[in-house]
Amino acid sequence: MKKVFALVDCNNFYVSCERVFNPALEGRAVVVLSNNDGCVIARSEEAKALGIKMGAPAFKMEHEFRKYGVLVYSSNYALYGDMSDRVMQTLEQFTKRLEVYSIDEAFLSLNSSSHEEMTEYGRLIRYIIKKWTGIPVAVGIGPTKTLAKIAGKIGKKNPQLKGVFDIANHPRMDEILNAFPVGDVWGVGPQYEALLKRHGILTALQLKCAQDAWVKKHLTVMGLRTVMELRGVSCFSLEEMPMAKKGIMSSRSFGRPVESLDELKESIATYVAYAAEKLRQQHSAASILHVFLLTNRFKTEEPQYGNSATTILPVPSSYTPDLIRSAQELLEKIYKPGYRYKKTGVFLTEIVPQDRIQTNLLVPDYPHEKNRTLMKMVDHINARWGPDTVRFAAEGMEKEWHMRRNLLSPRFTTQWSEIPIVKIPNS
DNA sequence: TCTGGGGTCCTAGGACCC
DNA sequence: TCTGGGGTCCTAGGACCC
Repeated sequence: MKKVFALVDCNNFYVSCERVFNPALEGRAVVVLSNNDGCVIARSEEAKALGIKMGAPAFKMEHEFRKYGVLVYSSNYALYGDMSDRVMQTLEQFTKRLEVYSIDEAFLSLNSSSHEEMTEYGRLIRYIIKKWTGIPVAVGIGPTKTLAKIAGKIGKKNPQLKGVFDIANHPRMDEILNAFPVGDVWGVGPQYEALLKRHGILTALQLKCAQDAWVKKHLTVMGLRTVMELRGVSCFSLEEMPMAKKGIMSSRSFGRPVESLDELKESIATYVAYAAEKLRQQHSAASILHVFLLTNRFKTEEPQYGNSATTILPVPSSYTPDLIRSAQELLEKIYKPGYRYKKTGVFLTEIVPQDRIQTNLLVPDYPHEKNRTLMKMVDHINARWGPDTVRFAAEGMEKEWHMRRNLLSPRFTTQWSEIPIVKIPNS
């Protein structure tokens, strides 16, 4: 049985999540801001129509937000993560052969059938997701992932297609690709788009017809794979099992400039705690720990400083207290007083499975069973009652440096007070 | 006052070895 | 004055994705 890829892509995902719990947002211009209320990262169709650009700094947009009555929200990742899980679980009703590609996108592997039947099936997926989760999606179907992505964009852009487009075995494939801008092809970013344009390649069809050797030379083998995919030769396969992360990064910009070492140490402890939790979720441990700090590069009139430091851990670890200690030691090495810092972060690399840690003869009986039990308890409590319910003292109590999230919607799906208390009758 | 936070893969070039 | 060639490993940097 011939297979095709279906890309299911949530429309304006973060805005749609806010709308599910607040229907008054329907029909209104709504935007969601990045961490620290920095820039626009999601826009409703109404907001796009007002010309609000993706990535626009929020402080420069305030006038327009007020003028047009745009509703503005801080990002609420606890909510979006939960809604994403619901969408993905619903998609599993259609096929188990599914790749969760990002928080708002999934590739499905489907049995190919006639154009009419595929389109009908796409409409069913769209209908069920909307019905069960409240999230509107677009569905693009194609013989390769790259073509499915293109089909998805076309389905979104043309209202008469009602969010579903099947490009597989389309009789007018080349005509469609000729109307599709090369910069919108998956894998072609701004740099490659400019390069291609300089060489007269403006559309997906022209890229499809480009010479292999030229493409490989200028766009590397990845670019050549994209070209093959445009020709209908599948080079990017369905990755059903998420690969364990090779590096875990955790960093945030501060809500205000930070100068004191003590506060920087709190921030580092906080980011280590996040990263270590992710590490434990994938049952792994990290061998190398990087720490960095930066001043605000946009403030050109202030003295600038940035540095990083790295250490190899005696034994790969996911035990938060040990990682905090190492990270804070690294921070002390690179900290210089007299600067106004904007951001710190940690990066864990050389990640290995927890059950295959080579124990170090110099550090016997490590990690201690007690440590693992403690981490399990912490993770369990935070999963049940919400992030940061229990945390490490080193993370600080007030966290005055913490990022701004002044426009946050309620935690509709994780707030403990929303869970009804059910009295269990005595039997 | 205010400009996000993660990730991936590939290539070139240097260090080092024989 | 001349100063090969091939291999590996590592790092930095550049491109992309959402």
